[in-house]
Amino acid sequence: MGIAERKKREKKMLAEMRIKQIQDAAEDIFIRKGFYSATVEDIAKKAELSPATIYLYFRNKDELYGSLNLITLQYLFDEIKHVYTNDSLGVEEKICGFKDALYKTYQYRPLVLRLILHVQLDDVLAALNSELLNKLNSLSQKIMGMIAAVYKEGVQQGKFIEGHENAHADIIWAVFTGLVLWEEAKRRINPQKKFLEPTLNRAFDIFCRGIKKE
Amino acid sequence: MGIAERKKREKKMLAEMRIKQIQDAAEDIFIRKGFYSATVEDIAKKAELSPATIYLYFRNKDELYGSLNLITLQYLFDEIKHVYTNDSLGVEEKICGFKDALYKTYQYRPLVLRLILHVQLDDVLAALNSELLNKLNSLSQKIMGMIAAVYKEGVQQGKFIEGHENAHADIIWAVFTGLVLWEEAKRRINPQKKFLEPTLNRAFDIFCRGIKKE
Amino acid sequence: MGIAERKKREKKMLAEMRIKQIQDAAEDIFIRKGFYSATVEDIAKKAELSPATIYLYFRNKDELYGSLNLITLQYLFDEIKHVYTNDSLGVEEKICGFKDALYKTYQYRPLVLRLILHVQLDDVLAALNSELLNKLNSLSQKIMGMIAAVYKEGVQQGKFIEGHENAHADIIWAVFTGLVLWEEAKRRINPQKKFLEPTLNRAFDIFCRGIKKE
Amino acid sequence: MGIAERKKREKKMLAEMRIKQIQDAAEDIFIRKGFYSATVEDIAKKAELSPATIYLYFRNKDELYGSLNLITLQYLFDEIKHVYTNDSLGVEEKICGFKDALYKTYQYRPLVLRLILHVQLDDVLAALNSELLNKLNSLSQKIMGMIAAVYKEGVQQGKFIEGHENAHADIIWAVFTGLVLWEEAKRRINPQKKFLEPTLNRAFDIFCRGIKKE
DNA sequence: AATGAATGAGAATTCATTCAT
DNA sequence: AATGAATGAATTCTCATTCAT
Repeated sequence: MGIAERKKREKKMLAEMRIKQIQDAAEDIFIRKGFYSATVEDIAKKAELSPATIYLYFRNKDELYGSLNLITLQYLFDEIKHVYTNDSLGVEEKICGFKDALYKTYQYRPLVLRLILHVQLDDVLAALNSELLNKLNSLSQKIMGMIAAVYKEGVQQGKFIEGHENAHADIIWAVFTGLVLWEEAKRRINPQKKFLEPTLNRAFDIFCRGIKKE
Repeated sequence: MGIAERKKREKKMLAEMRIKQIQDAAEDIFIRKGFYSATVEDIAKKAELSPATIYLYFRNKDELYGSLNLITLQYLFDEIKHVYTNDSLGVEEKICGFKDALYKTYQYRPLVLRLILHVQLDDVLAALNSELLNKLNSLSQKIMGMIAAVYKEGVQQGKFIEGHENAHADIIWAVFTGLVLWEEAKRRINPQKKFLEPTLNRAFDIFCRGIKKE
Repeated sequence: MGIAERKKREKKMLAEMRIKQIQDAAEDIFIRKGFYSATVEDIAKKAELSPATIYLYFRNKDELYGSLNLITLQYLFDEIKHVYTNDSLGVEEKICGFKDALYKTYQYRPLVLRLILHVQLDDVLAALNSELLNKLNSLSQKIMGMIAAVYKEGVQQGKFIEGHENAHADIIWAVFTGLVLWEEAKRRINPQKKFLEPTLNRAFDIFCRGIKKE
Repeated sequence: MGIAERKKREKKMLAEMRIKQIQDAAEDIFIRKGFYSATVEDIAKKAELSPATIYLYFRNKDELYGSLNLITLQYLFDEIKHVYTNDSLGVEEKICGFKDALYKTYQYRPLVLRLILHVQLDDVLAALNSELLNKLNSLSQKIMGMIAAVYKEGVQQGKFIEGHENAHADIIWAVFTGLVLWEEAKRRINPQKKFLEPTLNRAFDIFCRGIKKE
């Protein structure tokens, strides 16, 4: 409870704020321009800092980019886990809950979710700090694992049609990312329309109907 | 049918060959390296030409990239249309046929289909020659239109559950692209496994079950 | 003797000229500013080219720098060898001839010789293309080997005092480089005076007197 | 002898300690990395201070570098003077003593002696605080002056061969620096071998034989 | 006195694109 | 038609240096 300690805490918070400030700017720029077209200077300008300052907080552009993915994946992980561990939900409700978790994540950081898709497309993160890369992979696997586990449970309860649980986790993930991608692409052409939510609900309705046994 | 005419025809054919030669090289390089990391020199080397030559046939890098998408979309359009106009198929079979058309396109140019996804993600093509852009958009809309039309027909026949036909066309497209994307991403980490086809079939099975009325 | 062949030869010569043009500029700039302070832009400006052009002929700054050393060492090697293989010279005359070879090299590329000293001081070349590095080391060893061989011969003929021949080669090299270094340093302060030649002659006189047996 | 005065004295001592602390760190870093590759942050880290602190004691990086040379030159000056003023030594013994003084300096600050050579090669110190530069030049001249004076004395005593005394001082200096340079360079390639001392002794033996009259 | 944080000023390098031949 | 050569315009990243606290 000393003054020094308080000051130390304040300083730490300040640094965290700066990191967040940079990440927020980066998120915006990366999404609007894509990884390669976004320049560090763009990001710096948006963050109202000098480019050099960014390098105080992130080793390089790749790592800044990677850190954004981590944030979102972590958020998604938390949401998915929240559904997964809720014992009051049946398997069907959990599938539905996963959809909501995905959508909520998308709403919370609508732009960043696309980053994950970017990662899937590009080799951007190949050169990443391996610690960060490991975290990303590990989170990703855990998320898919939870989805798969619920599907398996549904099969065991005789509620879902048989089939390899991992494949179904893949399908859930694919439906979601595919739709986000597609709706965003359409929105770029016709910005007014926002059909993601109803279409997503419809897609999961169909999916749930489709996997129901009998 | 004069000599001049023959020469003209020959010249045209030669030019077309050269264009194809460049596009083939570009396809390979773009896919392996991504749009930004691929250099015109890379492509030229692969095509066994000089970079300058590429500029004789394509206004710039963007346009070369755009032209590749056109090829694939055109191929897909033809395949989809073939299913669409086959009067011997029922609506369910047509949905299934669309899936096959998508998959066939993907197999024919496995790499290039990803380009379409790229287009959805990046603003790369914003600066495109608008004629090309129009063609791309037009093809895309026609493809989606045919898929939607079949869904609508299914609803009218009382076979599919009600709902906006466009949304269902979107879902079909999203399921397909989402899975391709995801399976490719997984393959990059674990190259041996190829789960796309069975997972895709499973996904469309579920989709068909899910949209079936009753 | 075809036209194509002639053109090819001419093209090759042109490229060689360009390389020389860049090296000449680089030599001047590197010497005046040192490796780190010299910028590629400086060199380009001096060569009346754009910086990018330099990278057409040299992989990077290090390699350009390394190539300069190679040139000089090669020149020195040729001169030393010329003396070494001249059977009409006695060992004392050869020692004297080595001095002249060193001095001639210094006069031929007065600036570049200092580069060798630079290499001795800095770790600049650590990252060099290993092929180039090997060539540099190999040449250097051959030069020292010839000097040592002559000393050994002198000892065997009973003309020079006993001692390890390599040490004496080192001393010869050290006297020469030490004096070049020192005289150049003095010249920078007092540009008019050029005492290198007489001082060098005196130093080798003393050296020759000093190693003479009896 | 008031309290204020004592405090002032203490403060001064503290500052001197800090300066030494910085110089020690700088010496190590400069030598290991060279002037340009060494960063102020490197030095600060080694000194367990912040970069900003260094600027409290040294105007800039150049000046810190210059101050290191001054230390060594001063040390060398003292050693040389010690030999020079020792009336019990004959001229030959003094020459030998100079060599020892040089070697001792080199051993005392093995790394720093190379700094002097750096100065000779680079224009680094051109921008130096002229007071510091004057001190460096002045010391350097005094050192050379003492060496030259001994040679002159030897000539007057009929012990050394005739010749301009300054040239001989130059030669002595050159032999020494040349050998240090060369042996260090060799050591970088083959770290085990330490041939400096015997080779240096041999070189001065030869030199002394060579200047002996008759 | 000490420093954490910030930055301006470069530096090397890359690459799409042009153009004379 | 084809290209070798050249370059302008970026872009990432570094680092000496400053300054408020």
